[in-house]
Amino acid sequence: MEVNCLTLKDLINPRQPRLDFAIEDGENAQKENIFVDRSRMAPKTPIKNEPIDLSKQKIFTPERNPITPVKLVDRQQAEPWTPTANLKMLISAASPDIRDREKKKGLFRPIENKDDAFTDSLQLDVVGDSAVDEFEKQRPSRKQKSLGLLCQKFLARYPSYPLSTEKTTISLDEVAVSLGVERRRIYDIVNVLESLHLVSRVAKNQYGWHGRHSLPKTLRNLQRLGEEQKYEEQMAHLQQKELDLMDYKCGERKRDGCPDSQDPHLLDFSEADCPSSSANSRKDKSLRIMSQKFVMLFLVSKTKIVTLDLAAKILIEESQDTPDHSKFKTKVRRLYDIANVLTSLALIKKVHVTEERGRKPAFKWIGPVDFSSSDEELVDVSSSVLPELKRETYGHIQFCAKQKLARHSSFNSVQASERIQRKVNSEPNSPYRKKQESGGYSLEIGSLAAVYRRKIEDNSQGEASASQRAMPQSCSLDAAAPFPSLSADSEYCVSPLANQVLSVAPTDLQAFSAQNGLNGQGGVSLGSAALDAESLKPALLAGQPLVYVPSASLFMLCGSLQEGPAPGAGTERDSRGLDVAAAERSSTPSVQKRLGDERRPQEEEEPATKRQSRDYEDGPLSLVIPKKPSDATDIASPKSVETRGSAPQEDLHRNGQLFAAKEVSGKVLANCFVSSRNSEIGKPLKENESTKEPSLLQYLYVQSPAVTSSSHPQEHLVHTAR
DNA sequence: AAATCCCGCCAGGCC
DNA sequence: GGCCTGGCGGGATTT
Repeated sequence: MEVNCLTLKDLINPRQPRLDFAIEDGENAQKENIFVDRSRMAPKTPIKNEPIDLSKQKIFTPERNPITPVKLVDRQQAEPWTPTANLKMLISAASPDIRDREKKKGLFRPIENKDDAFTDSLQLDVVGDSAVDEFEKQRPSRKQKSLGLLCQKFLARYPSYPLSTEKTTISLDEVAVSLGVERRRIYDIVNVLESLHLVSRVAKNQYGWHGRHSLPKTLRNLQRLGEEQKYEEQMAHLQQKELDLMDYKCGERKRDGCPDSQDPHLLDFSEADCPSSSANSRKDKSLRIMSQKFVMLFLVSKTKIVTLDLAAKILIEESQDTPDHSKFKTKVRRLYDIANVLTSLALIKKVHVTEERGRKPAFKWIGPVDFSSSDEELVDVSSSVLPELKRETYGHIQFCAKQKLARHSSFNSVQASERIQRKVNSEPNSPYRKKQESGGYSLEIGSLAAVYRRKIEDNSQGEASASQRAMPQSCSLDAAAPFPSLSADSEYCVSPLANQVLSVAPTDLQAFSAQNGLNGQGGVSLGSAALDAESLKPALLAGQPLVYVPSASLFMLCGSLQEGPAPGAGTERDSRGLDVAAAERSSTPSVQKRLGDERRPQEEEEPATKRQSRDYEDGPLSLVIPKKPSDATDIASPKSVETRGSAPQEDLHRNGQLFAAKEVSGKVLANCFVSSRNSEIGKPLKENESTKEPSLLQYLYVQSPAVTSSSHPQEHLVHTAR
């Protein structure tokens, strides 16, 4: 966590300048070359900072090699060191610790960590002080070299919403050099970005930067594909299996004859079902496709929470890989890579799901949810979105999925969900909060401010058009509005990130809360609200850079409603515990929608890398046991209003919310409606609706009274079955 | 100990 | 044959 703060700062400050350059250049961030040069130079020249790097390089990393993709070179270069460097080397040789420190430092710089205040300070020290100091300070730990952080840095170089006129070309080599990493790492990032169409390959070693303009469309398409492929059902099915396993394990008896391990599940699917899959080539396993599939899982999930193992299982099955454990592990590793990038994009955040079995790592979608409403939707998914995916695997996948499902006719998603009880926790829970509250924030805030500035700038430049769309009133969020604007958004979108932000700046939070409260008051009729929302949505999505709404969970829960204005927002977030009912299908998503997910804000807010740790979002989450299906049924009526159209999730949410309200309190209801509306807004429109959702459970996050009180804000998840 | 995931080997493809 | 890509998984770090 601490680390996070640092990283964020770093990213924000230092970079901006650079970023600007890059952006301006249009073609590339090449301007960075400056940096690049530096890095290159560094080895050669004993620039203050450099010395350290050198030491590092030598020993550890090739990455640094600014020079060219060739790794080896760097090391060799190391030679040009300064006496200090040599000294360090010697020292490091003697002490592993020292060695590590140096390494870290080196890595750091190359990467540009200089951005960070942290880094800067270090550098300064270095310059002025002896090498020794340097060691201590810097420690480029693994985190600092993480893909998430690297991705943030990468993203920081380019405008989220580049002007249509400007075409930015990304040179992999240059980026690698400027960021001080191997090209291989850049591939990891670019592949994921490419899967979302943020970039596209234009030539060898060259990628074109598109930014987030088409993200909503891409997501919409992915969602559609996911629905078509019945990922939701597959997830439910797998969950069911797990539950069965657990039960049986607990009972010590095996009823199905399924093996104990998860693998069995995998086996079931993978093997028989999709024979054709064999054909899948390397591409099927590509990060790009995995990324798209992973995103689809979130988009079709009602709860918007996907556990890594579940995702891995589904992906393995599709690819027909053998279910063996090693495959599973490899898949999970890849998913971590993807998740890191997606986290940097602020599309997902790490959480933990606690089940009976224990805690499982999972990710929660915090990106836009309503993109469905946008106009462009119509674009055909297949073509625009993942042609490859579609062509190569889509048909196959669908087929497989159907078969699988068919086999398990017995499978009842609802049941499964019911059975499953999970808690979603942010890792850092208590500790994390502390941090936030403490001084750490200030920094973050500063970074955020910077980010916003940037955003604003960006927006003004390129995005204006997009932002314009944003709704006037309700949508104040749009790009135009920097921080403050956020509050407006709250209604529509809630993002975990928002929480973070809030935490950072109490004042802002208050504002939010106030607004929220308003919203809650509004409690407007769903219908009207919904309408508005719809209109708004597009705008929001499109433009806004940062609309972080207070944590989704909070709003969703309606906690603010209860007690008053969002007052608690700040506190709530911290304390709030979310409970996620078993099935993933919870409603949360609705709330979460975030207007604009801009990478920038995110970046700063959270260093992609470890936001996970931060929990603000999650905070301590308590698990609420899902209610019985019967309860769920109640919901049905409310739902009728909307009908489940393409966005079953939303419906569910509503339902869930309604339900919760009933159970919990009248107030809650009102709020819930509001939130639900927001989330839903876009969806009804969609064409795609998958009617399938039937199975899904719905969970509502409800703030418990206790929570509101402040101490432990807990949100209870109520789940209902449709 | 489990969760993460960095790092870079090495193979497929293309030029 | 060399370079670009990127799958893959050992093993180091963190949690």
